[in-house]
Amino acid sequence: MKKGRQDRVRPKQKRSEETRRRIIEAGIRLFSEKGYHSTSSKKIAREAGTAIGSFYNYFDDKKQLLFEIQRLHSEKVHAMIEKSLKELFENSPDMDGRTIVQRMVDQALDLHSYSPQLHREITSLTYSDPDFAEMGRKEDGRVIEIFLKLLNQQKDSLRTDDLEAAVMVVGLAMEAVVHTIRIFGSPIDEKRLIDALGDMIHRFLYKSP
Amino acid sequence: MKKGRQDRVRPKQKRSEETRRRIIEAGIRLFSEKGYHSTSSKKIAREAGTAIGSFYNYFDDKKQLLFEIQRLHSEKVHAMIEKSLKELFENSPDMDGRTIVQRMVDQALDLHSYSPQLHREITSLTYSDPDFAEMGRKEDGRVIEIFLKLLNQQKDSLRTDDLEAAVMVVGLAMEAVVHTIRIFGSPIDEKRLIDALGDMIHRFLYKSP
Amino acid sequence: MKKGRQDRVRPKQKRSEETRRRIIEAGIRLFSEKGYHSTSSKKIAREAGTAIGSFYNYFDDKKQLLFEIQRLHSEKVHAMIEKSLKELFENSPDMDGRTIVQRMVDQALDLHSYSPQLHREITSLTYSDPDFAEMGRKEDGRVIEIFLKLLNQQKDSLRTDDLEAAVMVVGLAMEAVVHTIRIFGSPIDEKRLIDALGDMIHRFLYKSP
Amino acid sequence: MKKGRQDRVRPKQKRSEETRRRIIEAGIRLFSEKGYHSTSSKKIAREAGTAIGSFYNYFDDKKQLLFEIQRLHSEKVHAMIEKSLKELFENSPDMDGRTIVQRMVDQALDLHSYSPQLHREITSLTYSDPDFAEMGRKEDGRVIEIFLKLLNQQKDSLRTDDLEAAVMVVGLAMEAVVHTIRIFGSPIDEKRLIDALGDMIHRFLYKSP
DNA sequence: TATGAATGAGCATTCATTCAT
DNA sequence: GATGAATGAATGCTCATTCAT
Repeated sequence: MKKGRQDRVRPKQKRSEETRRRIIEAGIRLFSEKGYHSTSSKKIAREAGTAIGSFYNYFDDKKQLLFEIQRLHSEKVHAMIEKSLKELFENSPDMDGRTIVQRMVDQALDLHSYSPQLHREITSLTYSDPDFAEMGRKEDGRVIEIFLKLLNQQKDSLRTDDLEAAVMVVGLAMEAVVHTIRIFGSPIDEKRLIDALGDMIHRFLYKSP
Repeated sequence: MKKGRQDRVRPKQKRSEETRRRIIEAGIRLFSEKGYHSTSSKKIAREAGTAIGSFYNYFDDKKQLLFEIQRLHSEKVHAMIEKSLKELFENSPDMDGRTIVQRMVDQALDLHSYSPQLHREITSLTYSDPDFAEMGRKEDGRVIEIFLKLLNQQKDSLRTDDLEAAVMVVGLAMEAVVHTIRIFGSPIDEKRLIDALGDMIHRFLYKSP
Repeated sequence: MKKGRQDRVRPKQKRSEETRRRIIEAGIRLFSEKGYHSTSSKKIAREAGTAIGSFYNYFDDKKQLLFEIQRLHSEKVHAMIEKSLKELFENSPDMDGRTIVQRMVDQALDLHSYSPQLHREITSLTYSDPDFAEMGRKEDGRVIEIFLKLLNQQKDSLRTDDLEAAVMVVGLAMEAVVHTIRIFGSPIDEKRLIDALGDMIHRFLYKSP
Repeated sequence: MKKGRQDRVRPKQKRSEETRRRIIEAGIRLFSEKGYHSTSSKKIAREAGTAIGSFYNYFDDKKQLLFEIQRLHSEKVHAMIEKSLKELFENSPDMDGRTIVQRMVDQALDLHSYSPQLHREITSLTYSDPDFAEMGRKEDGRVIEIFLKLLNQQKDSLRTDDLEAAVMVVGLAMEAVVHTIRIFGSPIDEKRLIDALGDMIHRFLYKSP
């Protein structure tokens, strides 16, 4: 990815901020609908109602725009996860493990019901572009950290010794199943997949009663 | 995807078969190294040592070539999986569950050590292109069928009621972890991830002793 | 147009003649349906059920094929015109002028009801390709000659002094109206156009009663 | 024909209008000289002194350019016809029919002396391309309308009952003869053809003295 | 004679990016 | 800051034609 160009506009005027925002929104729309590779910067500018020149005033290129979109999106998601999980663990000291796991799975499904198309596109790039791959790994790392911190509060009811590895594996499994449901469509009834996933995670992490 | 074009050459001469093979091999090389979107049909032809016209004698377009590559690859993989799993289950009636699971995980890792770059690229397209998504789902379906058939022979030692859903979830989990290890690189020691994965699957599927 | 290649096959064997015929028929079909420019020699060969190599065994190129098609077609048409007109003039010494003209117009319409699509395509080339233009002029010349010869037998009832020019103008007018009817489709009832054309020609050529 | 693309530039800057004009002029030159099918968009751009990208900034494709050229041309022609015919009919109440007809024929010949090559090319496309055929029919319809309106003013001296059909037939005849003279070259002295055409039309439309 | 694989120039079109206004 | 015309390398693809088998 291009680096080092620092002369992109950091808007300090209202009109400017507005233009930047419109470009980002246009990008989200088009990347979701048409996909990254089928969307040109010109089309984004037109969809945003600006001149193509303005696009390059604010972003180095198409990729950097998607990076920015992903950054914003990921921050939102991150905040949501943190908040939800905190509530989950704090407010429910007496909740049984299976229910906690179910809540987690439900939350993951919720998160992916917001713009699954964009998520799909970014996931694709995660596989094909090293820059996005790196970003994805960082993102995963942050989420795992949250999980770890929270699960540590429940240490007594968990039976895994290598909690870090366990959390990673659980996270990956959840993501894979959620993708199948939200992006590709499950070939069998969703409910069955969700139950199986919940059971698997629960039996793995929690001591049997 | 374009369909129905019947004017592609089905080789009737020796030289022809050779050219087709060379194009496929060039495709594998370039798709792996540079990625699908950065590889043009012209570059493939050059790498194959043929004229661009020859490329279009054999394939409708770039996409169809990757489809063919994936088909060939997937058939090979499929045969390997079937053979390995059969051996695993048949020859080891007294093997304990944890070991069986470990073998399965090892096999999945083995399968992905062959041209992980190509696999990465195809996975990317699975997320961005409906045609590849469909192909991926079919592929998954076939693998799951094999698993199901074999696991059914061990029904007594398994504790899951909805075996189909269980197998799907386990398959997705395995794929996700293997991708992380083989494609993105695990941020922690691979061994730990592999163990955690094995434990999770084992505890999920098998009755506790 | 390429000239001078004399090594094209002049079939002397049955199989050969058959192949040549099949190519010509395939050419007629495709030129009519898809048009000259959208038809490639490869497609013609395939439609004919032969190898592309055979196409070039019999014809220098696509254009020469259409030339041959046009030559055959034009000979057939020519014979038909000659026969019809002869019958018309010989068998009807007492037929009134208006009726004779009407018969001529009807014949012209008849001739164009056979493969108007091919005729359309060739007319197009007559306008865009000098070789076809020349061919068209020669063709016109031959038809006019026939007309002239026959009309000369009726000299007494005609009032035109410059019969040659008159015949040319009448021929062009007929062709133009017939094209409109057969190729483009008349915007008003055909019958009205046909009547007007007949009236015009009759009043022009024949003495008023 | 492709429709609905709205992303072509509608010039808002001076330089833009100039470029568009240069492309149109280059198109006229090349289509006339080399013909539509032998002219590529690249050659047009080069002839216009612009980059190929600019061609596509202003026109969807080659065809749309020729459409635009034809539109401009046809508008000019149309205005000329209307003006000339009006003058002809208004200023000459006492002019005899044969002279009026002669003037009309002369005007038709005049109109075709401007860029007969381009006219030839467009006529060719009228026969091979449905979009151009439609355009041609519309154009013909407009001209016939003018004729009809004006001839109606002379109704008393005309003897045709179905004036609409008569005008169409006359128009087609004129066009055919003019094409022969201007595009293909008359095999006999032009003067003879012109006289014959004039006579034919006159005798058809006007009452005999 | 028949075959059909190979060829590569050429075409239409797109796109990221620049820069003068 | 905003604009949008200009640029031309690059891409996907076609096609007439050749020639070894």
